Amino acid sequence: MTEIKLYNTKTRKKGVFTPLDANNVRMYVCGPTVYDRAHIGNARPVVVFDTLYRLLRHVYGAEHVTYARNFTDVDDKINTKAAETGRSIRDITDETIGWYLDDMGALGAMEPDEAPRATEYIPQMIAMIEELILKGHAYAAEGHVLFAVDSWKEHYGKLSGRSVDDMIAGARVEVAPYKRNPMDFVMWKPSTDDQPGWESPWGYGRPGWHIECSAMARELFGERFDIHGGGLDLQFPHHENEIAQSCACCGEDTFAQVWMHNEMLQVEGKKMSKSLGNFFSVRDLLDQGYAGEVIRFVYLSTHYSKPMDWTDKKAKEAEATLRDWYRLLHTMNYTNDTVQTLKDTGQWKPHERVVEVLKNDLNTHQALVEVRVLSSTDLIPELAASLEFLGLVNDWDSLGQMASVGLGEYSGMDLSAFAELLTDARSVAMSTKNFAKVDELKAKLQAANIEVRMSKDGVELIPKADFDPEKLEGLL
RNA sequence: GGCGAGUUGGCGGAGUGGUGACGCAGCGGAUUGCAAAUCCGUGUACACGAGUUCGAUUCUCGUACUCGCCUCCA
Repeated sequence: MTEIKLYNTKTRKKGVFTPLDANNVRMYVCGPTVYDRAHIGNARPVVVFDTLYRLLRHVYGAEHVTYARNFTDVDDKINTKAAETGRSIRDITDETIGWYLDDMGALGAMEPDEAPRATEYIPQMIAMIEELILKGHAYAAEGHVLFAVDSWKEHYGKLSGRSVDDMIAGARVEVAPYKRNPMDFVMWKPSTDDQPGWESPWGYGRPGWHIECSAMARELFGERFDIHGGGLDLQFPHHENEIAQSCACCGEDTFAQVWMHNEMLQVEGKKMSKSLGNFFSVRDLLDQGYAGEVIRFVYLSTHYSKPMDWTDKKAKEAEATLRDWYRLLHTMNYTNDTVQTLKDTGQWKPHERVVEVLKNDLNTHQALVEVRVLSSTDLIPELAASLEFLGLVNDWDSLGQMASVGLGEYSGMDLSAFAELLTDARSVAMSTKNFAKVDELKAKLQAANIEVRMSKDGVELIPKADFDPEKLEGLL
């Protein structure tokens, strides 16, 4: 068995992944702050680490892998939204979590084994902060508790390649007067009566952002675990601060052994931002008619360590490729039942090459190439299993519908009457050698964005992505 | 200002110290009543300058440019 190799941000090297305990492989990924729909940038780490999760389950066994992804449900952005809408925080976070799971599910992302909410781990956070104070790594000041980076100076900044002194030199942080060092960060802060808060040894207040991951990972996984993932933007300060808190509390070599960061996503060559107006959610794309599988395919086609550009062109190409594969499998009668039979009889395995290339630091692009190779062989069951493994087919019963991928608009309209009409006109034309009528009919069908295939065997009408049924009116 | 990443053919995008991945588009052909689809064929790509080497797109150093993070947005 080939070993899994992963690039570790901590060591800046790609190395063989050796779990602390192969019977209990643990992966923690930073999840969303739940105040709004997930945008397409949020979805990239979800797909990346979902793919890794699938690979780990494949290699170590599903029951030997635990994946945790948190929900940050205490945050000033949430407070702001609550104040603006007059709704309760819990109402907002519950709704947003529901959206998130739906949208990520549409992308074929499996739900993690653990989905801790920050607000349910406040005691663990307080306990950890107290320990840090006792150990001299934190101090209370004016209702806040801050992490003292000077007490961890020789380690702080290692993950992101910075030093405390350099950072202070170029810092653009607001320096609160109660900070001993400008880089000290908040672990606990006071709340007013109208803000969410909990009683603590430092008064009524709420946690800072970073402490939740430290406390929840410790609670769920213990002091050491295997993989910690997230977007590159979180590397500093979030992950650096998590490390500082956890390692200062529990020991230098504790916490995550391997750190993985996915690069950022852009849209049509530009940074996605609200001000540029190119900011959109996964739900927006789904509503536009892109299947979740198409979105996932686009994500998988760029290696996670490289910036990815979301373009409409790529999505269209992905759609065309998937449609070919779906059609092939549809003609082979793959359904949930037949797939289940294959699984029951042990005939359901992703192709070895697909797994191999994923083991090489998650080379998802190459995995798609391997699938493409399979699609032109007779290894159809392996093609099918590979697609499911990569999260590109999540419901075999919808394969027929997916195969027509007019994605959004196509309603599964029956075109057989039109096919018959064309077939008849064609057989007449064959003998009269007058093809004017056939050509006219064909042109009209094509105008409605239907692919018209005529061969000796007959006529085949396939609606394309932008199929417009209205243009067919009056043809019959 | 600090830190980091990238620069591969028309486009996207892997990969490798030594025979031009792969996809899309294009071009030529087969096929077709014409098309579409399909099949076959087709491309002297690795930012620039030095260095290491028998040999570098691949390693090292430098230069240029692009992008990202450090700031509410992953």
